[in-house]
Amino acid sequence: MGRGKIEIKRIENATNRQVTYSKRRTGIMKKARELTVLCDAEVAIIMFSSTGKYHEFCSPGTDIKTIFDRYQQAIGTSLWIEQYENMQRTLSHLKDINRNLRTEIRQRMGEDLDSLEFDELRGLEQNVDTALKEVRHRKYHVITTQTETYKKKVKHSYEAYKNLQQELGMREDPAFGFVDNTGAGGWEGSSVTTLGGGASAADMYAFRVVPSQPNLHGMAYGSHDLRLG
Amino acid sequence: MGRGKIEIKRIENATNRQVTYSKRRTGIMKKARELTVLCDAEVAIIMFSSTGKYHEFCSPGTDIKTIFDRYQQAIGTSLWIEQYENMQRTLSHLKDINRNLRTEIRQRMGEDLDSLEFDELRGLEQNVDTALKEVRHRKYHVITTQTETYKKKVKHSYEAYKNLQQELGMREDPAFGFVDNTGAGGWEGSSVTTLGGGASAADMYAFRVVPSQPNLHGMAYGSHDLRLG
DNA sequence: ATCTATTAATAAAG
DNA sequence: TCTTTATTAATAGAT
Repeated sequence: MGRGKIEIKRIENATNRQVTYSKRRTGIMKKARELTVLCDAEVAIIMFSSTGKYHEFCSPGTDIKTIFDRYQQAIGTSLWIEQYENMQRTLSHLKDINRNLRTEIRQRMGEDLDSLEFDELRGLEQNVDTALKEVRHRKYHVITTQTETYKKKVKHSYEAYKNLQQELGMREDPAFGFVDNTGAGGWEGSSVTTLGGGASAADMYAFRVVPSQPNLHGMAYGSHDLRLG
Repeated sequence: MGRGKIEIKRIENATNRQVTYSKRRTGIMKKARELTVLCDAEVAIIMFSSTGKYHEFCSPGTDIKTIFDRYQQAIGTSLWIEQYENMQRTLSHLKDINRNLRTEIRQRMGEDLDSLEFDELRGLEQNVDTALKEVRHRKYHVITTQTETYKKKVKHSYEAYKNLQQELGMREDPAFGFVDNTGAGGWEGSSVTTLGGGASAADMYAFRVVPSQPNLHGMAYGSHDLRLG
């Protein structure tokens, strides 16, 4: 229906393609409008040109979303609604789980114990007791390791100092040398190894205070805000 | 384009309307297919006839849901996509929180302590220590209360027995009466009040073993399976 | 955009 | 529903 027959295949010339798209799009929209009027039908059309522009048609008296909902009901496989409801379920399930996890944490903190029966309390007590031993053991391990490391550093530092001093002594007149602390052993046997107090020894080091993992639920040992994020 | 020009208005004759719908629908689909090929466009069409039957067209290489998603993104007011993505975000956030809660619980159980710095360990230790005291205190309170209740029940039971016995004695010949244990006080002073052992006293009662709240994350004090539900 | 020769769609009938 | 065919509608290519 033009000055010549055309083959139905992709129009290579971009301008021609664009022009044809425009003309034929108008044609289809007109046909769709006529169909809705003549035959009392509902029609929804969505089109994207190769350049990404979008055009739509929809029968008057309704909208695309409505037609799509109807379409999904008709086709049965309401992928969307199903997916949506699935997510809703998962979400509410996760919230329940979270609430229970928070409850467990509070109970492990010695709060909200009223709802527990005696047997549960006994189990919790044993559990927390065991945990406390574990934590203490780990704390001891950490402080020991760190103390060892510190002692080594001190020793190396001292040896480095001695070496430098000796080197200096060989180059300068001994009469103007530094005072030599060697032999007193004052550093190596210092009180760094004292462990009983824990805290007092720890304060000697510069420990990190921020948790090593992102604290997404706004909770750290010591301050406990248990609201949902 | 027929044996005569027609007015674009609803076709009243139902048969004619149906025939026209069928013909024109085919026409539009053909046009859509041609447009797709000629102009490298994406087209989605959904139609409902007045009788409720549905027909669809979709460019090859894609599907209606995809085109619709794209349409919603293009139109901006993608109520659905937005809602969907919101849910997705909430879901992933909840999962993160969940993971952290589980980590905290494990650490409160004395596991997974490797990632904690000394200061964190110290805080955790103090926290768990305090919690342990709270739990013990509560446990003591519960066992005491329950023991009191039990003692009262026993006492009431005994008094009821005595009353019945007295009534019986007034009605029958004393010579055929029951043996009277009154005065021995054997019940009231029994070992029920023994509390030191805890467990041994508790075993006398029928405690509930199931938690009072639904345990959605499959976890109870004593057995700890931390997989995601 | 507009024009128009030409093809395509289709209304009515069979 | 399918075909036919007279007639109108759509549109390719040019301007």
